[in-house]
Amino acid sequence: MIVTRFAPSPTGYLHIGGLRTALFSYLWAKKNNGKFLLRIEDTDKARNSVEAANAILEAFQWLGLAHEGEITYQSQRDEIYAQYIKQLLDEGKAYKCYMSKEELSELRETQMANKQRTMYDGRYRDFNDTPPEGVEPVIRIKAPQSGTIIVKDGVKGDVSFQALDILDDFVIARADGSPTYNFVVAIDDHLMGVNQVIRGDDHLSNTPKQIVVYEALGFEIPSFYHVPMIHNHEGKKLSKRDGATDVMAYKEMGYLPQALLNFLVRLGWSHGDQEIFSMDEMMELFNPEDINKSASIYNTEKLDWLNAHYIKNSSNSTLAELLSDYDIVLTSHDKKEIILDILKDRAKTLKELGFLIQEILQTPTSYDEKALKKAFKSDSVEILNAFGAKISASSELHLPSDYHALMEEVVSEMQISFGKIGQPLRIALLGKLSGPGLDSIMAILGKQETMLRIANAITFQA
RNA sequence: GGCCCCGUCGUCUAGAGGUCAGGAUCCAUGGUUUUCAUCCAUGUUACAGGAGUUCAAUUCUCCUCGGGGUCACCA
Repeated sequence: MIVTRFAPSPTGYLHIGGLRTALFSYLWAKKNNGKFLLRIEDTDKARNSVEAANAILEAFQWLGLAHEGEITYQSQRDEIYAQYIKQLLDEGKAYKCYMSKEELSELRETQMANKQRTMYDGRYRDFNDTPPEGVEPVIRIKAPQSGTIIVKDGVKGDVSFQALDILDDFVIARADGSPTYNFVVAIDDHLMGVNQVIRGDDHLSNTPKQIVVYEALGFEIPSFYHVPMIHNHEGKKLSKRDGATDVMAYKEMGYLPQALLNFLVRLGWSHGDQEIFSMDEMMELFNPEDINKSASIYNTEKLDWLNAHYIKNSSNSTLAELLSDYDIVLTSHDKKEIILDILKDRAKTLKELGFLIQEILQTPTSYDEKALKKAFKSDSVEILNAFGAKISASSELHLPSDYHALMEEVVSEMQISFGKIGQPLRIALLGKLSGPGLDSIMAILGKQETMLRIANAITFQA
């Protein structure tokens, strides 16, 4: 069984990059009838917050990414880690290091001065004497001092590191006894049964250290898939400074979960020429082996297109429900159907859709200057009067076609082109020259409101 | 700086030892539309550079250049 996980550290909201790795992990587990687990990496008490953890959960909920079982909180697992630290100590695979912080930084400075790489020199590796006074020791693991460590990566291929280049006896427990990241990751992944690790490739250089831990503890090493970063416009790692990276901000801006997910799944992954993926298709087709090797640049043009696509293809009832989050409440059933029919292929976001709806429902309080100049001619008042009279006289006005028939009548009786009535009428109804079909608008507004707007325009011009 | 990863249209990407290097988006133009949007059609734009292997390289190898990541008692 395939078990994947998403393991954020709760130092802020869930961002786009994290969401993408979460999505990849989720899809891969689901595709294989496996499990997708969630672990909160909150061992750094100073920087973590409960709010941040909740924000991540909220985002998951909005997107419908459900994790399996209980959430693992690292902060609640101190005894477990302590147990493994003791084990390594007992087995002589780790040791106490009494080097003070001052001594350590002194060592670093000399190394830098000599253009050597900075690393711990192993001075307490085989220490048996009486420890120095007043220093709380850290625990260091005995890492190999030579040889090659190969990370078998499903995305990058085999990546090999020389122990000499990158390893030293790194700290697995701080002076206060708390364990460090590279140590707990290995333990938690093993204990949780995670066997496929999908994460950002900024972790690739950490992986050899984790492999040292896996091997010291005799754990089986999982498969790794290091997915390339998402970069900002400058080509740098995406950070909080790069505008909207908070996933929940996309909800506020009016993006649909499906559009965001579809957008992200195509960032760094593809399946031939296919652009549109339903959740089911993603689950069926996704394979981490197909993830790109190169980083991608974050650019929302395609997200807008996808969002427009999903809005267009959503049912009116779905849209009406979603719009309530944007303070748009559509009451009458008929109106709701017509208004969404004509507007849903004009909006890139739900927020925009809401705006377009308001624009139609509100009686114009002013008229666009250029529109008046261009389309409100000397005979326009006469034409509008004639049309208004027809509306006033008609008792059966419900459908767009009812209004359309009246427009046709005016056109043929007055021997004018359709534009002669359409343009001024559009100004009267909307205050400007662009917008959806007039017959539908009138059907939405109803007889009274339509007559009012026509009368207003005539008064304004007269 | 050491180590590691990466390099196809502006962007997201497909591609394979021989392709007119494909799709999508964006942009532009045309059609549809009384208008705008949608939709449809058309078009501009790419294999970082240099060697090598080969009959043939954008594809394989090496170098250069460029970009990124990582080097903590953070995660």
